[in-house]
Amino acid sequence: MAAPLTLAGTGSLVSGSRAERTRETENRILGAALDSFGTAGYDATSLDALAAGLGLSKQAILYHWPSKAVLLDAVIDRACLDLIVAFDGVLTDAGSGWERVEAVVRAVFRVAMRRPELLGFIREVSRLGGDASARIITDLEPFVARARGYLAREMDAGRIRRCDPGLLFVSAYSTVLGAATEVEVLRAVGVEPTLRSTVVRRRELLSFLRAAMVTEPAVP
Amino acid sequence: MAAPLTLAGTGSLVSGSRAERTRETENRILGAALDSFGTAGYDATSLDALAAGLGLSKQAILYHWPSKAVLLDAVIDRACLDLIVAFDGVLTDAGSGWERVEAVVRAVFRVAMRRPELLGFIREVSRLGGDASARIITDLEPFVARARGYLAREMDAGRIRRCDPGLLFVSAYSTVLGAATEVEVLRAVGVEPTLRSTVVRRRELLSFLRAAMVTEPAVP
DNA sequence: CGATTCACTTACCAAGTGGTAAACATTCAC
DNA sequence: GTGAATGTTTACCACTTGGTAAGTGAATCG
Repeated sequence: MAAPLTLAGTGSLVSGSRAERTRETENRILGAALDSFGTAGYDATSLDALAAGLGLSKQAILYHWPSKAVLLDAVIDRACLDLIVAFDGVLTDAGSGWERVEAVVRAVFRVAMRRPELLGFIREVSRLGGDASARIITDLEPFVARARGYLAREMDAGRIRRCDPGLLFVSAYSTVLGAATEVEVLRAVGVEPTLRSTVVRRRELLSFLRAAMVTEPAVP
Repeated sequence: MAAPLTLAGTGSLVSGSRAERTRETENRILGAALDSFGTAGYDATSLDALAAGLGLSKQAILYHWPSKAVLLDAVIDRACLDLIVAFDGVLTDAGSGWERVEAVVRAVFRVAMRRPELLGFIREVSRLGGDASARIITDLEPFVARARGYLAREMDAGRIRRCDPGLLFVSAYSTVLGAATEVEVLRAVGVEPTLRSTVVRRRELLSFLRAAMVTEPAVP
């Protein structure tokens, strides 16, 4: 008689309240969209294909978000949230000085290994430009501000070579993201993107960054 | 009476032999395609729009290349040629050791300033993957081989820190290309991509790379 | 139970896609 | 000059795209 009891054998394959199931469907769509946008690209992803992959019809997607562009916005928000979650621990817990930079790099590589589509999506959005880029920038602003502030503090403390924090951030950003995502370029120079080579690559990158950023050769 | 005299008032606006004019048309198409593929993207570029921008019809393009994919291949070849031309002097002439790396970085920034679509196109193709990526890798193979060989030699000579040349190349590649092209990210960290800031950025990047690559602090 | 809201589907559309077929004008070879 | 090759256009097509309108069956609520 009570509402919760209706979950059994109602024809619906999933349990939970209607609101829960709706949220779950939206999450599934967002996940699939993030995946496809991040790998195939935004233009190359059709709503039909996206829906078919989920066993839905295109209009089910358009029911939750009124247009593809709005869906993109939602995916951006979700991707940024995922990113912030993935890096939150690293940015707060990890020690100071070089350790922290190293922890961040490790986190990026971890994300690159486990969720390559996430980094690919960031690339894709910044490539699309326009409103989408503006949104991702807004979403990640606090994140970036913290990273920049941290770099500035480390410079003040003399643990990192002094330079423009913003530019250093960009250098580090594109270096790390490139080393983590430029699979084709890696192939071009004869580096097959296997698990083992990724570990090597991360080590190389860390020593590269360390040499570039740290003031004194720290004790290993 | 002789053939060359027919160039006046024949309805054609350009002079030269038919073969020359044909080649010129093809070059115009390749240039416009490179531009649009490199900025808007391959998927986002329609043959109709491309042709309209040139005052042609789509079928004029499809006459010279039987399909959009084949056109892409042709644009790839041309872009790689442009790149090799832009870097040829730098890779052969410039001195040894750090000077040469610096010369290359300056060349990349020069290209990024004058022909941003060219670097954007490389990014786009490597994003597309598949045959296109394979082709660009093939085209640039000798180029990459020289860069890698150079790095290896400099390491042997002790002028550059020893590490995997391929990985160092990728690190340097993504760092330089990122600093030169990641305009959106630059905006995110509060760096407006003006001419002046680009100069600053290049200087920062050079000191970044130098610290990362050079073994001893050279005399300025 | 009955009415309503909700999540979703089927049916449809106008616009745009890459690509084909054929007609047409110009230029070249003879 | 004549005929063939060449470069280009107009007309057309099958297909896909994002998006609208209307309908449907189940969950929810009174």
